[in-house]
Amino acid sequence: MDRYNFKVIENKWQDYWFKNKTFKSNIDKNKKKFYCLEMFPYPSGKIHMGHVRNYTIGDVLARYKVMQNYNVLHPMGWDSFGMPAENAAKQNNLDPKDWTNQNISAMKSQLKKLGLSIDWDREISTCSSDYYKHQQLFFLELYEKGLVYRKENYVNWDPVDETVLANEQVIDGKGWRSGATVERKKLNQWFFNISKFSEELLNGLNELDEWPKKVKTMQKNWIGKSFGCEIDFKIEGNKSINKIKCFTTRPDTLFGFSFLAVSIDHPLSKLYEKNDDFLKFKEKCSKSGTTEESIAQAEKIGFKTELLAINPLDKKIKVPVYFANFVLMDYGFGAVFGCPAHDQRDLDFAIKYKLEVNPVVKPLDFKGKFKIKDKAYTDQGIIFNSDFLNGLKVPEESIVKTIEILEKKKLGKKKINFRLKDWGVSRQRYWGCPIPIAYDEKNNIVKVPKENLPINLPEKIKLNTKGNPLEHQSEWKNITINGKKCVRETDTLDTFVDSSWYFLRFCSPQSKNYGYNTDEIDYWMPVDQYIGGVEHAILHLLYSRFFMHAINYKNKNFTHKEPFKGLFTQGMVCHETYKDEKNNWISPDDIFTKDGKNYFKKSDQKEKIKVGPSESMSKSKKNTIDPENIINNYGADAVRLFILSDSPPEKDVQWSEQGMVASYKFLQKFWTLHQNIKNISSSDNKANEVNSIEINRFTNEIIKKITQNLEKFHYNVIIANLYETYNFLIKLINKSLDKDNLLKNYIKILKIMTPVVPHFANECLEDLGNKDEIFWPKVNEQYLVKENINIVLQINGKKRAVIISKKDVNKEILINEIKNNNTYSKYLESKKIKRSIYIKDKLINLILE
RNA sequence: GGGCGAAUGGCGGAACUGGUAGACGCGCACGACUCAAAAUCGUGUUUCGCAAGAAGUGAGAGUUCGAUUCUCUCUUCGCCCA
Repeated sequence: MDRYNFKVIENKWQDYWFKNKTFKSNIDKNKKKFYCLEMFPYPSGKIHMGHVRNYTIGDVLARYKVMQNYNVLHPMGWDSFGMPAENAAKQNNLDPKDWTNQNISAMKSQLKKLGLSIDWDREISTCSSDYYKHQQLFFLELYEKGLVYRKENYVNWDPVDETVLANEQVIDGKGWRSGATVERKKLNQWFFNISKFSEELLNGLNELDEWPKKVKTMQKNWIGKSFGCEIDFKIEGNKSINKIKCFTTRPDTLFGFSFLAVSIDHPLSKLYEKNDDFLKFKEKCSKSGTTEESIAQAEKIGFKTELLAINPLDKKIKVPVYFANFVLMDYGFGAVFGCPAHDQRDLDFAIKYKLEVNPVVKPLDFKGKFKIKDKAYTDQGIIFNSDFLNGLKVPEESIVKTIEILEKKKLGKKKINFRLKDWGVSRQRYWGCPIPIAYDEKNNIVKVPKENLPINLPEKIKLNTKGNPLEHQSEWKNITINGKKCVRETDTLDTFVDSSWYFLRFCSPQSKNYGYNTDEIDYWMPVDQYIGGVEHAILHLLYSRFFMHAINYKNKNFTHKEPFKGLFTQGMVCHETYKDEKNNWISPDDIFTKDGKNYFKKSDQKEKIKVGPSESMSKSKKNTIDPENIINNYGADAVRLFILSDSPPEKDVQWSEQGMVASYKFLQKFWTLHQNIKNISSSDNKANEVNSIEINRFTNEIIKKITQNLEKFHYNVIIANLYETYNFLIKLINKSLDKDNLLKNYIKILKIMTPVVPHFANECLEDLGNKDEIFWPKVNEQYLVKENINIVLQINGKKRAVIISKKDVNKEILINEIKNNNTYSKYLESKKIKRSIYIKDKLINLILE
């Protein structure tokens, strides 16, 4: 008997699908649509196991939906702008475009080898001007709608990569790629007005009931709506300033006010522009990053001014005004009032500068004198030491009541504040989408006329320049618009912009004049199921949601707001880590073991290897496994089977060579089984009725189970179900059988295998003469009925025996049966039955006296 | 510090709305085939116990006839925010 030759068979089916355009999708209004989308990859050159997992999960779903007669859109493309191409090009003296396109074709062939059900006719690449020209048009439209603006702003500056970093690209005060300490720098930047939609983006989350709760919570925190109050503080000490506006979420602690702190970027700082001490202080502050995290971790320092702030509730109280490094200009008004007793940050500051600490909230049941030492009191309690606020309960009434009082006295105003900041999209980089803006000789903003789009990136240019290479492209840079001499904007767009609308482009990738075609997006959008890594839970998903809102804004023809109806976030692929005696990371390919305990280096057999914990695969730790090798050795179906089998898809999975081998063997065994089933000689129906009933029941049970598990994304359980199926069939094969009935069921089983192992199952189906379109089998409930069932016998809640009984048996009859049967009656210990609980066809619990 | 989530054999993990805990896979043990090994096939595998039996889902309590599942407290770990 032939072994299963995956190389030949997988090739055969991949060619077949490709040539026949099996997965090509067109609008068909008679069918229900299903838009299945996985996050598109960055073309780094090779796919990694994370891609394998992501795209296998998506492919199983897409194939399942096709079989359920949905009209499925399952596209793929490339997130192909970004820094790695530029860096690689610099290092190897290549053109980023060539580097990127080579990577794309390499990765595409790898993806094809996985046997994915992708409509390749819809392939897009964000670095192609066919794509980004539409993005430039979107930019201009958003600019016209007032959703894009330019402002001078402090940015995280990476001095090594010479680029601006987003907050999340700053980790522990260092650039995420270069590792250089991040500096603060003031630059003119383009911003998307995402904060305009704060409220809508927050409320929109409530409707996304097919999103993981976790992701919604993360976005909610990121948007960070807070309820509070703005208060004007009168200022003494300098005639040119008479008040400072603060935002606070705790107006109820106003009587504990002992200093006022403003950001170093606050307009007030203009008064100190010539003060050397202040400038030194400012310099010191600029050495830490601008992220909230780095500010929270940095030592709290302040610069004391000669100004005094007056407590609006008690004009006798006058406190010093400080510049402080922990106050951010873009949160609230860049000024806060300090109440050290009830805010740890304020307390740290007060202790350092020996300021007063006046508690105004104490625990409800506290008696005696309430004192604060080195820990601020932030729990609930009751207001005291606060004149007319005394006795208010914190927080349920104190905040609202205080705001009411402040509003009545015209001292403050209720205010909602959001943490979400506008999205800075300018990047000082070559390899990105050019911004369709220029500046005239007076530095006024000039839009590039729409008919002049696209603005193509200049090709084959010198990249090893200081700063942005585009600045050195004078021919490209200097243009004339409406007869006026202008200079192009040389910044390019953040690559998150590219990925904020690609799901629209997939609906109409050929649309020439505009980024999408309304009829087509109206049919396909929203994405029914979006699948990707949880690391994009906040930014990419929030930006995509924003982009939809932004297109929708003042646009009657665009009715969509939320891009992703369903979201699934898969876990990472992990592998053990290895280090040699010198603590260098060692690749799993370079180690071997004889006893499974002691590991040695292959290249130097005496070198002992330390086995470290399993961590997500990364090049830096050298614990990656190359999917291409694995596919070549075991075949795509076996890889798909394994990557789904060991853990639930939302959790991390541990890569295991042994598990991989087991999946491979499973297909080999199943192939043998398939041959055996094919070769069974027909036999008489009647003699095998019992076996037939069993087969019918099992088949329908397993269809039911697998269907349910598919719907719930319990893909690991589906694999277990397939093993169960094999175990069932292999035991059955030696019994006397009705072949026709067996085949009828076996074909259904092969059909439900196709989403997971498409090449294998299609081959087996074809081998049995099944060439028609394959539909998902329906469960025939009548076969699920069992005549004899197991009823658990519990005595006092403890399991004692399993009774085999007829279905639908009556409680009294069952109890009688127990009493009259020695095997069961012994548990009764001739005691009286006080109470009995009967769950029909499942369990009987007898409580004895 | 706050929020969310998790904890089940040697390991990865199953268990529908509370109803036979440990499906399925790995590993391990024994057996068959073999001169032998690999491969393959078969049997077993929560712990203690020869057995009958008992204990058992991070720890402790509670609700219930019955809790891996629900409630409370605690421990540890993970993620996000600070």
